[in-house]
Order: sequence, then structure tokens, then C-alpha cells
Amino acid sequence: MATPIFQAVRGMNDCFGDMLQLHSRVEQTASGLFCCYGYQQMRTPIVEALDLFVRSVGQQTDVVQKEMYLLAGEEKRPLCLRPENTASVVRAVLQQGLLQQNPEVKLWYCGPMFRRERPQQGRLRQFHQIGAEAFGNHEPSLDAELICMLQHWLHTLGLHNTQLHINSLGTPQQRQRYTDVLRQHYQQHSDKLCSNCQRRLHTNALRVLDCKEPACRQLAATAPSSLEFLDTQSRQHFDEVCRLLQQAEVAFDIDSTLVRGLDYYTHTVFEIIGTQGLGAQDAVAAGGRYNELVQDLGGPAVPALGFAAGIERLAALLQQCNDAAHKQNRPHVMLIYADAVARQQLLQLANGLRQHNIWAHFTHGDRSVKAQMRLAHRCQAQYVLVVGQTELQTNQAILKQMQTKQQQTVPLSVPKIAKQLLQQQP
RNA sequence: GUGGGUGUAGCUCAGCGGUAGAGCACCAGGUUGUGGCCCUGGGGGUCGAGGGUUCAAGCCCCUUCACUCACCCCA
Repeated sequence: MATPIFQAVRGMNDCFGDMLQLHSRVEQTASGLFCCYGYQQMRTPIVEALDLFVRSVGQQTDVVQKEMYLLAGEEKRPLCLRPENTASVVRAVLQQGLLQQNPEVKLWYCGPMFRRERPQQGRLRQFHQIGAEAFGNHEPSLDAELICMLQHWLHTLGLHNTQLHINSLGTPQQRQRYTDVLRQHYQQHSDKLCSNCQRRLHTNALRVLDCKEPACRQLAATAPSSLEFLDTQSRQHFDEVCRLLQQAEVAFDIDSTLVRGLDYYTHTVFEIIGTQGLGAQDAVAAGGRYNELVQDLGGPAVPALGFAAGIERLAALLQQCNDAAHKQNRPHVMLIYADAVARQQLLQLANGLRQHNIWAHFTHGDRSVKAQMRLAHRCQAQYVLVVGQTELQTNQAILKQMQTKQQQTVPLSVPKIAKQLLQQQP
């Protein structure tokens, strides 16, 4: 195919057809479910101050260092496209004073995020996330509730090919001490580490833990666990989260190598990975506590936690499950003309039926009855209504049910046809 | 940002330096105004783009662009 004059920007995809249906299903399921857990939807702007993410996600992270879309001509106060939504939600909660109205506000969001990475399977430059954030509570039951909600959502979607991994990083102090000890551990064997990990040891020592190189994996096996560095309080918190998950019959693995990449996470961290068909980018959802972030962004010392899920990745998993039995529960009819006069009449009839919330197909071209029947078949119309000169004279139309091939005559009036179609719905 | 792979019809892909192909899809016919199967026919391509070698390039060489997978990183 010759390259068209205009193409979608790299890593930013058109979404339509079956894929769009999957996306909608993911969104609608979330929308219907999250409110049951007390979460209200929030929408924040796509453009934010660059500094918001530098302060929350972390100056040293790749997301900030090399993946940010900066807006041109905004040097005085640099703006960027949001790479994630948690920081924006925190900003909005503070700016709108939501904690004053409700000290335990819970919010969820859905929308596009932007990261200037090299695209690959499961990774786009514009991708879409659904996430939830809960503020104002330290209780481990809130952690468990959030994770349960996430699992509830995935189960409702019909996803079974996923695994939940959890871990705890403790307080920032404990996390720092753990990082130091870990660095020491690895430095003893730094000659055995891959070149990436030798670099990571300085930039982001925790990340050495989930390196895929066999040699690094071996060293990870003997590395100290983050759980050993938790104080009694943090440990109790984590144990309680685990206990509550067990009580709720949510299956999980404790994975002490699980370390979220954004700087703001503390205590509980978790990740849901897809077990098939996602390629190298297998995390469909991830999140954790961020008890310091609200304060870091200039707010009061309010604990919080949340997660984000990748819609494209969820949709890819759903596609694997192949249970997309999507029943159309509205009547679905194709109006077929046998001649030009009937075509004019059907134009009005189609609009009339649509007023009754009936899905009325109609082709504006000049096609044979046979061709129109083919179209009806292709768009999976449940019924066709055939009108020609004879029908106009007798004021009766032919209504054919496609599946059973049964035909009947119906009076040629919008309310009567609508009634007939609605009655015959299962 | 770093590597590898791939660019030929709407899609999936064949194509040996010598006239551009198949399957699917699309459109139209197969006796009056009725779908799926079958049969017949038809429309569609600057072979990603630019340059070079050659009598001759989809094929060989160079450049470039795009897509894709992986690394890095992350949802």
C-alpha cells in the first residue's frame, strides 16, 4: 500500500469496530461497578504543569526524563501532556478542596495518557487508563477493598487469565534503608550483573530485582526481601491486607521483587499481570499506597492509594477470552425498497422507527433487492421490511425474520411496525 | 534512545532480474421483488518513497520513511 498523505501519529492509534466495543465494555463495566464501592468519576485536563509530574512521579524516572510530551511555546511555565492521572487527581482534590467536603473522598477516572516511548505490543504513545484513587484513610481494609474492587471488575469483564502480585515497600525511610542494603548486596557481586543492572544499581537499585537476565535473577533470589525491612506497624498493615484478601477469597502471590517504578509509592504495592497474549508488556493494572504524595504536592498529610489499568491491554486480554457474545437487545431492522417510490417512503419510515429507539438500517444507494438483502445479512439485521409498489398500494409491508426466514405482512404505519418489532423481542 | 524483523490489491500473503499474482473481501450477474452455499464475470496496485547498477529492477546496491517485535521503561 502506498503511504497515504496523512497518517496517524506514531504510537497513536485509531480505535473502531470490535476493538472500540471492547474498550467501551471495559469502561462501562468500570463505571457501573466503581460507584458501588463509593467511587465517583473525575475528569482532569490532559494538559498539566510539567512540574506536577516532576514532583510526583519523580525527577529521575524515565517517564519524566525522556517520555514527556512538552508543549511548545510554554517556556515560562512548562506544560506537558499527562503521562498518568494520579498526580492530576491529587492536584484537583487539593485545588477543589474536596477533602474539606469529604475527608475520605474516593474518585475514579478514565482517559488518554501520553508517553513518548518507542511503541511495541501493549505499549502506545497515546494509551488509555482507568484508575481509582482513595484518600484519607490508613486502614489496611481500604487497601483490600480497592484490590477487591479491581478483581471484581476483571471478573465481571470475564477475565480469568490474570494473576495478582502484591508486596510492601513500607515507609519512605524503610524503603530507603532497603534500597541501601540492596545496593550493598549487589555491589558485592556487581561483576556478575548485566550491564543494564550495573547502571540500574546507581539509578534505581530496586529495579535490579525484576531484571530478566538469568544471572541477575540468581542474585535476586539471595537478595534481602523488602518485607524484612518493614517495622512492626508496616508489617502488621501488610499482613492485615493479606488476611483480608484471603478472607475475600482473592487469590494472590506475595512477590518481594515487585517494586513499582514511580517514586510516590509507599507500603502496599500490587500488580495484575496477564498470563497470555500480551507480549513483553504484561501488566494490565498496577497500583499501591502513596501516603506521602498529597503532602509532597503541597496538601495536608493525608494518606491515599490507587491503581491504574491499561484499557488497551485489558482489551487485548478480553480478545483472548473470546467470550464476546454481545447480544443486541434492540430491534434491528433493514428497510428494503423495491423501487424508487418506495425508497422515498422508507426514508420517512426509517426516521419514524428511530424515534421508537429502533435500530433502522437503510441504504441510500440505488441497489437491487438482492443487494439490499446481502447488506441486511452482513449487518446482522434481525428483520427486513420489504416495500415496493404492491405494498404501497395495499398499505401492507412484508416483514421477514432473517433467522427463521418467516415472512408476514404488517400494516405500513410506524407505530404498528414499531409495536410489532418490540413485541417480538426476546 | 538501542537492536532485530517486515513493507506487493481493502486484508493475509506468493512472486526464479524479463508483460503485476492468489485466496479472502468488495461490486454485478446466474429470468419478474428476497440473504448465507455454489457458479460466472468485474473493479481495484506509481510493488512505502528517492536515488543507483543493468538492455531490462517488485527482486541487486545505497539513502530515507513507515510498521512491527524486543531491550530500556511501564498500564
